[in-house]
Amino acid sequence: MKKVSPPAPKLSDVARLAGVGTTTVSRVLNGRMHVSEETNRRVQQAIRDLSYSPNRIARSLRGATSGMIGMIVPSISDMFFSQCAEAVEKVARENASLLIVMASHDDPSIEFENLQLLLLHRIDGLILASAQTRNTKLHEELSGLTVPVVGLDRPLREANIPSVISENREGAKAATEHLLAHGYSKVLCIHIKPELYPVQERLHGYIEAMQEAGLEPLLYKAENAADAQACILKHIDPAGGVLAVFAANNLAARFTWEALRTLHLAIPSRVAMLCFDDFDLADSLTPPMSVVQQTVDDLGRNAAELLFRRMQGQADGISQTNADPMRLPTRLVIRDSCGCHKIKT
Amino acid sequence: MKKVSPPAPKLSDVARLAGVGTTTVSRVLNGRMHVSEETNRRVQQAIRDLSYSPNRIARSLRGATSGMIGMIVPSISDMFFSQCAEAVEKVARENASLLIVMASHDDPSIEFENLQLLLLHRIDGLILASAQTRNTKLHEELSGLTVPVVGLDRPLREANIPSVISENREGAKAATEHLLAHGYSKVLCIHIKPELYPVQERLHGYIEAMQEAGLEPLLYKAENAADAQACILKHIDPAGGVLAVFAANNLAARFTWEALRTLHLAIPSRVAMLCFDDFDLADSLTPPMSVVQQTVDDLGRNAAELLFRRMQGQADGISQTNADPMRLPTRLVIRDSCGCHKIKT
DNA sequence: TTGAAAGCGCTAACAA
DNA sequence: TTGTTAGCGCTTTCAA
Repeated sequence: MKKVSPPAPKLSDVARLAGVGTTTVSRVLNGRMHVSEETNRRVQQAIRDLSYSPNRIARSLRGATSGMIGMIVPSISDMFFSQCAEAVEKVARENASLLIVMASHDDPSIEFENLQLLLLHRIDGLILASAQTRNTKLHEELSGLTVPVVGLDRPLREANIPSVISENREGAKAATEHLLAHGYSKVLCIHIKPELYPVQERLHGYIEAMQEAGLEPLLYKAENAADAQACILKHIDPAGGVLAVFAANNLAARFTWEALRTLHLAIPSRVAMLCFDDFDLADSLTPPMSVVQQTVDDLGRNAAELLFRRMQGQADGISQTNADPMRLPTRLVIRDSCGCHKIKT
Repeated sequence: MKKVSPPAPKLSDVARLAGVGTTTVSRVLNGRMHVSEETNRRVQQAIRDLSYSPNRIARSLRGATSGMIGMIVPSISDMFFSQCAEAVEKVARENASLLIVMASHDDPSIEFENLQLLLLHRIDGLILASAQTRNTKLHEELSGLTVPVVGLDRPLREANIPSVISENREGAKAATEHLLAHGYSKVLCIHIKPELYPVQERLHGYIEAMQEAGLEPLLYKAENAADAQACILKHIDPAGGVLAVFAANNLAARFTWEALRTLHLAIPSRVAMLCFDDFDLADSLTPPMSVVQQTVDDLGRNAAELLFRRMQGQADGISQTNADPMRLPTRLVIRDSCGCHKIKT
């Protein structure tokens, strides 16, 4: 049997074939320094002849960079984060980097382990959607780090780390105001996981809008459809007036939706609904769901671009420590569930 | 300003502190060979004192393994693949490996580049959901590879590579038979991307069931909701009989759903529906959608476990080249859209 | 403009 | 049982 894979050609093989020193080959590869036209051509040719490509591992060891960035997210299969990851991977590719994704499952200790693992593998940068906004141990570790880190979806202020987030508060406020503008006097906010920073912000936005309208905020945490049902039943107007619900996240929206189906309450004639975060079938439901959209791709892309800029900057000695998060606007997408377009229905 | 990060301790630092040679430390780290109890303790202590952790890059360069596996999928943000990726990452973690995910966007040339990139980074193994079942260039490359590869969702027979796939054909056949058992005489199969292996298999399953029932298969490719509408209109029974639709993939299901909404055709009283692939709100629709479920997590987990087994096996010289794909059964989840539970509605 | 040579941090012969 | 030493493939002083 033939040996299936003859050992890959190494830089020194190229050098020998081209009749030059290894240094010269290295220079050609890294495209800098003064290399004579003639030498350059000979080396290029040798590279082609051997179909040589440099060993990233060896290059990494010598110092410089590893050509890999890390990304830690609560869940890989969560649509929001997988969409972010796709955008990040795209930017990484454009910058000749690979992306290593790890899931923390919202567990600070797993998150910490993941960080250590990524560090051992010498990642050049990290994008972090942190499990907890306040994870002291993690933040200490982060602030003493040489590799650039960028926060995603959740700020990392304490560690003085820049981040890219959505305007959760403003988006929620606008959504609530839209509901209020319909004239609904009772607007519930049904939510889940209020411990997460983005959700907190949305609740704040909702509360602000309510208070500015002189109304009492009505916050309900729903762990399941039954919870949602309970608070809807508590507030539904027996006289037939419209109850409005602002669902602060996807899952809460789902529970609310299920509750309304179970209770046979028509949307939007009995209950008007507006949700934070778009979802796949939102516009194929009956009625189509009005939502606050996040520009998910942009979040990922901007975080990645910021990261690579910082990786570059650091090499240049430009160490800008601007920890103010970059805030991306959300978009209010009006479909039918909030009570607009009633005529069409 | 203090230097933020004192250079990380290296193996030789540990050796010096423990008063032993580097080999000994290496042995302790790799937990083999005969190391005296006493020496072992001293080294462990030194490791702890310096909070030393070995540099993976250096270790990789020296030979052995890189502690990274790669995964190439058509799309990272596609629910199916992101769920697979999550399962794979879990298994990778359990095997002290990192996962590098790359998207091919169903482009054979990107896929090929991705493979090269991963190889340069010395991945220990690869999970591949190939863009094309027949990608000769890729298959040639794959067959001459030393790193183990496992196919996912799509077989890689030509390259003699094992894979883990769903029983697409059987699932589709069972779904069609279920529709047929309802007594529907006309069952359409609406699909998209018939060039993909899994879809092909589903179409075959549908055709088999139809032929065994002595019925003519009615295949329609729908690129959008309008296409779906057209073929439904063509086959809907003006007399009020029920038309059945088997949607062979998620997107086709969506188009069908939209078409039926637009045409105001009631489900399942006018059109009965059954879809391949479960989706998020399938059971919250009106009516809840009957589907063929794939065990997505299992696909990812089994592929990863098979990969690590092969990585192990290869080290042991056990080179089993069993290219028969591992086939995971699907599950028919009956909800209401197929016409079951009509009484409830 | 070019090359020789010294490592990056680790592992594995080979000695002791 | 332990230590010495020679690389893994590359980049990078330093000298020519």
